[in-house]
Amino acid sequence: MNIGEVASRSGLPPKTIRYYEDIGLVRPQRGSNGYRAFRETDLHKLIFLGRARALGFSIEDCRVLLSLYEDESRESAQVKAIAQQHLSAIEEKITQLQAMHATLSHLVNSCHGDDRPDCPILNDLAGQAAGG
Amino acid sequence: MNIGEVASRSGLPPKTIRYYEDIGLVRPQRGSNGYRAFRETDLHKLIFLGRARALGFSIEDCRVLLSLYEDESRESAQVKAIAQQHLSAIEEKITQLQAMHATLSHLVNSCHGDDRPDCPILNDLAGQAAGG
DNA sequence: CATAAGGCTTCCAGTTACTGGAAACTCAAG
DNA sequence: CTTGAGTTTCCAGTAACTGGAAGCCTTATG
Repeated sequence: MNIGEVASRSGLPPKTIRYYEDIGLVRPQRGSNGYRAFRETDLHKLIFLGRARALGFSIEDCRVLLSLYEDESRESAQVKAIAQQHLSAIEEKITQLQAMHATLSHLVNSCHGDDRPDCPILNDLAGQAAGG
Repeated sequence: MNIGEVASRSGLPPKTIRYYEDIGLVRPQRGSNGYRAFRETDLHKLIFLGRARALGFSIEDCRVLLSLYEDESRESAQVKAIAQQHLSAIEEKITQLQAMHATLSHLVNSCHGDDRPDCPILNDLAGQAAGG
């Protein structure tokens, strides 16, 4: 398979696939013309990577997960530990975003949004915490 | 004020303040020794920036918000529009993260996490969607 | 006055995970 | 043979800093 085909079959852009080769996540062979020659196992890895990335795992997490995926003697506890850590990180981010959302939606609601300069949003950012 | 003082008063690291000067968000004067000389207004701007960044606004948003903050003839509608856009972006991110969380927590719960290689997390990433 | 510690300066590089674009080569179709 | 599409490499840029090095300035101490 050329890169175009693995791209459409994996859903990853060719650029991303080349990048993944650069950083050693996949190692396609090469044809005599210099083109990358992907095998089915390369495609599987790329699909794996696409899914892991879609779940928000970092590239380095993906690297470890991929090595566990290929390691027949892995312990599922290792996989679970990585996933749990990532889950905690997601939870933390959600909490942060919800806090931002709460503050900001409050401010947005308290702003007239008209042609006058008076603005509780700016007041708050300026540190005046215009009580509301 | 030297950079150390504005740093502790604004809560921003000196590195970040220098960076903000680099990209033109603040323009402190200079003393004869070459040190940055911050005025109160510079401090206010930095506090403003710190709060806006804490609410997740991008640097470019901050740049616009800061110019509105300094523009006596602004219309609060402009500020509100930026804030609302950002609020939507936050909501979108939360939704994405919640989707990740749902999928991942399901997978984590279905994984034994013991010394055996069998792992529903890896199965799912590999695209086998081990029904469960 | 010498020195040492700490703060300040600039500049360069690295981070994350790609993405865009240029110049050049290969392949398939007509 | 030409044209267009696909592929190659390489370089640069993105966002928002952060770390570190080399060197100047200031302040405290002996």
